[in-house]
Amino acid sequence: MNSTAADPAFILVARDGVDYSATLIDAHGAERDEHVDAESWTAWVAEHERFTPRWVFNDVALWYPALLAAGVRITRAHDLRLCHAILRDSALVVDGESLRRAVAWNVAAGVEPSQQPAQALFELGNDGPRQVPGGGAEIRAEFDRQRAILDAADGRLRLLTVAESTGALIAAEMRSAGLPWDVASHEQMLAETLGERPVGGGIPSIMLQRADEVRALLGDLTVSLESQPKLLRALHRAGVLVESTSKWELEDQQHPVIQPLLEYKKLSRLYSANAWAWLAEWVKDDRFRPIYVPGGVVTGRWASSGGGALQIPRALRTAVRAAPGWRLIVADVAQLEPRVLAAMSGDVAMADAARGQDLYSGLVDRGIVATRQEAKIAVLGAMYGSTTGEAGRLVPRLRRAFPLAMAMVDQAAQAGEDGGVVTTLLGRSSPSVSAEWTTVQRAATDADADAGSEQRARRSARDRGRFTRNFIVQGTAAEWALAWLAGIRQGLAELGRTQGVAATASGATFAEVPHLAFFLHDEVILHVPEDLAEASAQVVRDAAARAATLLFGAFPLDFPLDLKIAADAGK
DNA sequence: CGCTGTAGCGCG
DNA sequence: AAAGCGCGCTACAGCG
Repeated sequence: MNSTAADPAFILVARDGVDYSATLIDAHGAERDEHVDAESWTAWVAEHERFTPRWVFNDVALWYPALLAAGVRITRAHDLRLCHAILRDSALVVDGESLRRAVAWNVAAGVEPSQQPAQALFELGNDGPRQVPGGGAEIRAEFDRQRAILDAADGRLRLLTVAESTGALIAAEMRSAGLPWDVASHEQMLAETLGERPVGGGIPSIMLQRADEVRALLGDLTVSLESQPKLLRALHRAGVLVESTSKWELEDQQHPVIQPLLEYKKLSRLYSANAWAWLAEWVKDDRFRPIYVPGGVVTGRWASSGGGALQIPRALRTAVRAAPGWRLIVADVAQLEPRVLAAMSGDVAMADAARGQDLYSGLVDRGIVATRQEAKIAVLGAMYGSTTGEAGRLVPRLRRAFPLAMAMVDQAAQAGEDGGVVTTLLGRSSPSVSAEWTTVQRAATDADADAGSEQRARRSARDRGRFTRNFIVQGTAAEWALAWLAGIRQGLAELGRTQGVAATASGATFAEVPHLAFFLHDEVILHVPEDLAEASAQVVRDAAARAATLLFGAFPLDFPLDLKIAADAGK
């Protein structure tokens, strides 16, 4: 213990050849540098984690997996790459010029070095480097730029940068722990649905039979069902006059081939997306480990890269199964986005309709629409900018019932159509217009503009309006979800501590303690020891309440959860 | 042969 | 119902 310097509040880390360097900064700004040998690195981090500093990484995704693999968990971080992207564009930043000049930080998501193809470093497109700066001086300079901006900025941005960085930690932790997956049950379902898989691979039996049946009904025993042009021609020859092979068009047709064909398409999809090949690649040691990409969507939502974490068919959720003696907590927020819209716009009427119940039923109860289905169409239409069909007919009723909420999304749409930028509650701003977009708009205002260019301009303006309309809602919902996630993480850590099973620097790995195992926009799955299940469920509920308070203060609206404690994640 | 673009469908 | 937001993945087509 160093008795002359205060505990470090920030620790900036960088590679120094094969070794590491660290700058420790205390709360008064006093600082010192340390050199750390490669072999003592993880122990050094573990030793310094007891101060719970905010670890400053150029990119959490590049640093944290190796620490987790060594059993080292950290509590707080600042991800320079992710925060750069937010602060550079945020309308809440008074002067972001210093960040915009630091173009080297304008990079896409990092990839674990172990996963990175060797050439990736050299495949530099025109849009800049693919690798975030890693030198100590560069990291220090970027940290100083960001800290200066955050010190001068609205507190909401500090909240957002902390939430975003915590999300980066959670993404790595979830990949490290994995989602418990019952391979036997998955394979049994595949065998029942697709048929037995031929030894050595190949198309399974039921799928083959169904394909033969379809080809017979089409009167073409050799046509490839996987090729859209060939299938379309075969359908035409059989008298099914569709314009595409999509299921929503086929569903309308009356022909004996339709039912088997739709069934075949379903099987084919399951086979290629989530069958044996997927299992072999993504499920190891009974854990599904997708790659999450925090901040991967412009709105701030997470994306994924590999594993298709965001597209696991609901039918497959039964294969998510707790380990013996463990339970899953499966929770999702009911109608997160409309609730977020009600709260961020301060629309008390909309909050009244939603509070304590199903929001859609609340609309029916108030006579705004006739059925729950209509309510859903109207609300989604309002947030997505629908203008035609049933949604177009229903949205005006919402405009009368909830003028504040509708004014907020309508103004966001208008700003987008005008080429402006919109901003979420915590300060994530939409991208500014592209050069092409501006060119299209300019072309329409030329004196000699033809009808075609005016139409193109109007359409691209409306497209952008729908994007910015949705951006503020989807983006603020993503912020709520980050706050929820971070609250769950913190609650679980406290729970672990009081139960004496904390994953600390002592080396317990993540999967040995109650942990977050899955996250998808508005739902989470936790994997917890059975005796902590009830307490963990309460952590999830409490975190939802705290997220609401953190973002919306005392605004009178709750975010009810559908939550179950179960052995599997199926319905 | 590898690359890019698109259709289609899975998720919220 | 495929019009109205945001994604990723697979397979095929079409290109050089």
